[in-house]
Amino acid sequence: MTLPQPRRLPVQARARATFEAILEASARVLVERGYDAASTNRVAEVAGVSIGTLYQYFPNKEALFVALIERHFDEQVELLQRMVGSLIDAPLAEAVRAYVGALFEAHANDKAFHDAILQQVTHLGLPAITRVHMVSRQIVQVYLEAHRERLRITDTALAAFVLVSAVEGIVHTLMFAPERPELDALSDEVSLMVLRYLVGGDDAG
Amino acid sequence: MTLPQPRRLPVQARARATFEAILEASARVLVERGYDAASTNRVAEVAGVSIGTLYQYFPNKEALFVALIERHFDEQVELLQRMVGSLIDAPLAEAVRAYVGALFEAHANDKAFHDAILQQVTHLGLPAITRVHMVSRQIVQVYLEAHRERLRITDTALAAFVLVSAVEGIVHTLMFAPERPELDALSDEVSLMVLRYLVGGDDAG
DNA sequence: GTTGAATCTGAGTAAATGCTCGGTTTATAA
DNA sequence: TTATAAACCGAGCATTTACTCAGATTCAAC
Repeated sequence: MTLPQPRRLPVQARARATFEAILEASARVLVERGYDAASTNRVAEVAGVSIGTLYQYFPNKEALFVALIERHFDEQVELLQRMVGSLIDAPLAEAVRAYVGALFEAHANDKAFHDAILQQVTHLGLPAITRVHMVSRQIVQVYLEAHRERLRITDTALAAFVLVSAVEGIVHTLMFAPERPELDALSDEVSLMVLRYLVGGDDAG
Repeated sequence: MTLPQPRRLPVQARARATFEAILEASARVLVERGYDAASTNRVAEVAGVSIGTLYQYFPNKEALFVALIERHFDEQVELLQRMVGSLIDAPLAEAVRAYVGALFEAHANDKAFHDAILQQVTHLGLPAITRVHMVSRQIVQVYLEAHRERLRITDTALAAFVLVSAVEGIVHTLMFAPERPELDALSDEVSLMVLRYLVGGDDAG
């Protein structure tokens, strides 16, 4: 898949504001309508610009939402990297709790948006989600390698895959579950599972 | 949300075949096109019936796919119940391995279909996925309760939530990951994590 | 102030889609 | 055989949508 490029980049301040307004509006419309029902006319209307203006910056509908999603994931990856950087020397239990807690918070913050995006990533076949996953796995793996002698896992790459996808799966499920457990208790329990998997017994917590 | 009912039920054998053909075609078209691009005209064409015939059995597009998804999840729940029924007295390690293995297989069997459905469930806001999750959690919880004294978890409902969503998350991630670990190794590792969480040390495996 | 580039406008077009409805064909039963 | 119901057909309508383009407006530079 070739990623469609913005048709033209804004140079004046007015144009930059327009560009931002369009991206912001596309996020709002995506959340409230879903991808296919999110018409470009509606996005332009919400952004307060004409449909013609929208098509000056984005060659087609797909390019618009691709730009939105790519940007979102770039931010996510950056966040993750900053967090793990500050945790690399922290005790395992603390690091795990911080990681799990951060993921819970990130998704809770803008549940609808994360939701809508996650849904569309599959649909558009974007490499973005894959990128986030791979980066997450690499970051976690680096951490595991650094603490290897204290852990009872053998394959750090495999463990990283299991951990990242398990925790994200839990967070994801949480979004749709009508009878959700209490958040703090769940966060603790997930941390517990991770710690038991990594180091074992009650010395984990 | 009111679940739209089939407009009319087929009574003759010919009509039953038509009904089935339409549902089958809707699955195929959903997979190849996604929900919004899956036009009813296309479904009718693939099913080899006229568009008018389709609308004799389903009042609208949504009802068609709701019927498809509801049926799929009913089958899934049934499968799960049969499996756990035969595992309730099995040793923990064996039961866990069987459960994890079954989920891996079920999704691997028709990855594209599971995918497409999972995506649409959110979009349509169906109670079906919720039903599957809740039933899964209940089934797992019953199992955990039955083996409670051998486990080191306190809240079986919470543990069931964590386990079900974690394992499903891993399976789900597996679908999109381009660099996927070897399946058997992954399945073993997931089982390992579950066992360590539930019972602890190396006596787990 | 003037000029040319950057930016914005929005009515309109072509195509696609959900769904209807009047009418034909096929099955059942007396 | 014939009458009634069940099942099927598909041209076409109403609506929506992505996207264009010819022209209007705003900015920057001199």
